[in-house]
Amino acid sequence: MTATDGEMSVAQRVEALRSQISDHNHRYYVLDQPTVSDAEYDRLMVELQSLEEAHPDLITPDSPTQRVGAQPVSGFDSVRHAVAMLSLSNAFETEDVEAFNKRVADTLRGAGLTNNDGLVEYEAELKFDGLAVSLRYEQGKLVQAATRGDGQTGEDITSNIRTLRSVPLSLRGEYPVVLEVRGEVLMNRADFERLNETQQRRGDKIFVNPRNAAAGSLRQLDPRITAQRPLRFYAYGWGELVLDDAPGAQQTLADEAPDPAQTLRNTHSAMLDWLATLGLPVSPSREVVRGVDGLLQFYEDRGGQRQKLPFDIDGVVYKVNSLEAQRVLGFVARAPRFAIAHKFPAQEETTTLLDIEVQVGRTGAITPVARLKPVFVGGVTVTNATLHNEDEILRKDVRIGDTVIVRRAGDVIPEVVGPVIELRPENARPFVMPQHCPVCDSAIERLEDEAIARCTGGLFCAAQRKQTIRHAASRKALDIEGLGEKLVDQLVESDRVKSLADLFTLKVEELLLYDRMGRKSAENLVAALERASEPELGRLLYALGIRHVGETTARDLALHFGSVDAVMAADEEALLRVRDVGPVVAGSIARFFGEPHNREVVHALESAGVRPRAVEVSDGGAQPLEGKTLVLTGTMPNWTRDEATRRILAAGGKVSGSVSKKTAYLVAGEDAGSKLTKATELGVIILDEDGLKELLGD
DNA sequence: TATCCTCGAGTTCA
DNA sequence: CTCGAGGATA
Repeated sequence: MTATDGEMSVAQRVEALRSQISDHNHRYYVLDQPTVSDAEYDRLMVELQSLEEAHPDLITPDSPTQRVGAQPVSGFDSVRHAVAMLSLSNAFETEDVEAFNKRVADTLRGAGLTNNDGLVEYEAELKFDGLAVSLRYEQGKLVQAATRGDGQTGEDITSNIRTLRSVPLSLRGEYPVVLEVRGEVLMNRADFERLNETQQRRGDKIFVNPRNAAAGSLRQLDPRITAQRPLRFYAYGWGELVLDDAPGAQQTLADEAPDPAQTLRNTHSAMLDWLATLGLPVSPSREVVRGVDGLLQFYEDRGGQRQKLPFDIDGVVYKVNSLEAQRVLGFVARAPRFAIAHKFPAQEETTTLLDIEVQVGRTGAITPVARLKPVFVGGVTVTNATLHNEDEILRKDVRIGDTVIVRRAGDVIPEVVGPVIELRPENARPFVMPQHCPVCDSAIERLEDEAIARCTGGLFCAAQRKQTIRHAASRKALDIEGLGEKLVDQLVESDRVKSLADLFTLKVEELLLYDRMGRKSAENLVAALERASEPELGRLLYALGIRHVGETTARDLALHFGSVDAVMAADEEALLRVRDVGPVVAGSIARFFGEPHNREVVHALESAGVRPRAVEVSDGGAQPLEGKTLVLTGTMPNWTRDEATRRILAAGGKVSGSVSKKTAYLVAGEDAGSKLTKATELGVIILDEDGLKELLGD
């Protein structure tokens, strides 16, 4: 074929497109500064594809269109690493790091490699929670990619790795003859969430965490599937490296460019910088630090930012920065002596699911709870975790006997993330929702369209009676100090307390008969009950434990009706006139007071001397927050959350639990979490405690 | 009817 | 804190 003008321009256009696309990938994944929209990027790809279709002879293996070229395979070949992929020793405690630093410092001093100040210089970086891989570039082209495997031999995953847009198919600039890049493949948490949503919609496998999702995606036999997975790659090291005779090196050695042979071989950090110049995405958030204090400072720093990073890390890694020093330090067994991984306390651990028991809540809700083999995760030992409901167990497919992943994420509450299917024993047993209440043996029923199964025993069920009393005594209800869980259990079990009203007839002498009750505690409790006999009306209504009537609705009812009797006398129609009360809530209230024994309890409370305080219908004071909704988050320096809530309500404002565009202000204290992020996104005004005080006219 | 906003309920460990 | 679900609103 002769090279006519037309052919030339097509070839040139194809070349130009490839270089543009590769530039955009580089800007997006390496520089983190995309300059074009996804749509524009797609347009370039489409144009390149159509040109290549029309001119198949112009297709080269490193064309971005060829990222997904390979057919599904039946298995992976093994690959022997030219240079072994090492593992790192681990440090869990500060002492481990100090010992590491001392060993390094002593060895280097012996070799006469000490710095002026005697401190060892380290390159500190993040330890990704992903999968280690090795990429082999020959003459600047990606020729092979392999998993770590046992460190000597891994699996050939070249066609899967080629689909990762963050992995350049050709190196940029002055590339070496041979370069084995070592790094980690991982998935960002947000991408992982999105992937799982898609998987769920399609009825495909749900992944338990980003790491498993990344692993599963890399081990796909069909690269077309891998191509759809949002995987990323970050380089942190290298294996075999042959610099000589690099053809690119002679071409463009610009005057201002540092001599690669110089910078290149001095330090680990310079090596990583150099890898970045070759177009490889290099581990972000690196730092060069000195001495053990520098290491620990880095650890603290990154540990604090852990939640804010887009991906999971399980620690940080320290490497002696000088490559010469690294050579002097050498290796022990399969780990280098010049590097160590400093692990964070695990946020995720695996343990055995010993059993699934059910709990009965105040409303009869049957909640399955996982009994776990105790496991230390996120700084505490976890033995129980809620499984929420039957559907949740099915969705996660956890079975009794499974090895499960347990997480203690941003908040405090442990969560069973999911089972490790590969470790499922033969005799693993699925959870079966019991037909009868374990406490009172009443039937358990689950209404259609509802996620929760409930015990139908009502107050016949001792568990529900206990929970009802506990609820009434809680801080947001009657706030009865000294009436703890154990005592409530005893009072209910002995039948001394059958309803809320019975509490108020308790006497010091009889309380002494219960376990762990001294005279002092008994007197304190009776005094607390005395104080509780003059509750705000809203608190009393809340304490009754009417279904669908929480703190807010109870307060609304109190304001609307002014007395318990008025609420009790109201029919559904009257109840519907209360704000935020619809048919379900109105029906629930009417049904509650329709029950003779509930009316009896109200009367018995009256006889026992419980008199709600008169409701003050707004004190006429300043109402600076009239009609405004505020959200509280984090810990404030002086006020508790309850305190702040009280003052906001007094100023005519409302306090809500979640941020939306209707939120007027977010009051953020120390350690504010996701609400702050959301408020920032929505452009909600953010205040601190002082700002709130100002707003209240304090 | 669909969507957004709130509220209610349940939960763990030290 | 999160989920489910009730209520209001467009």
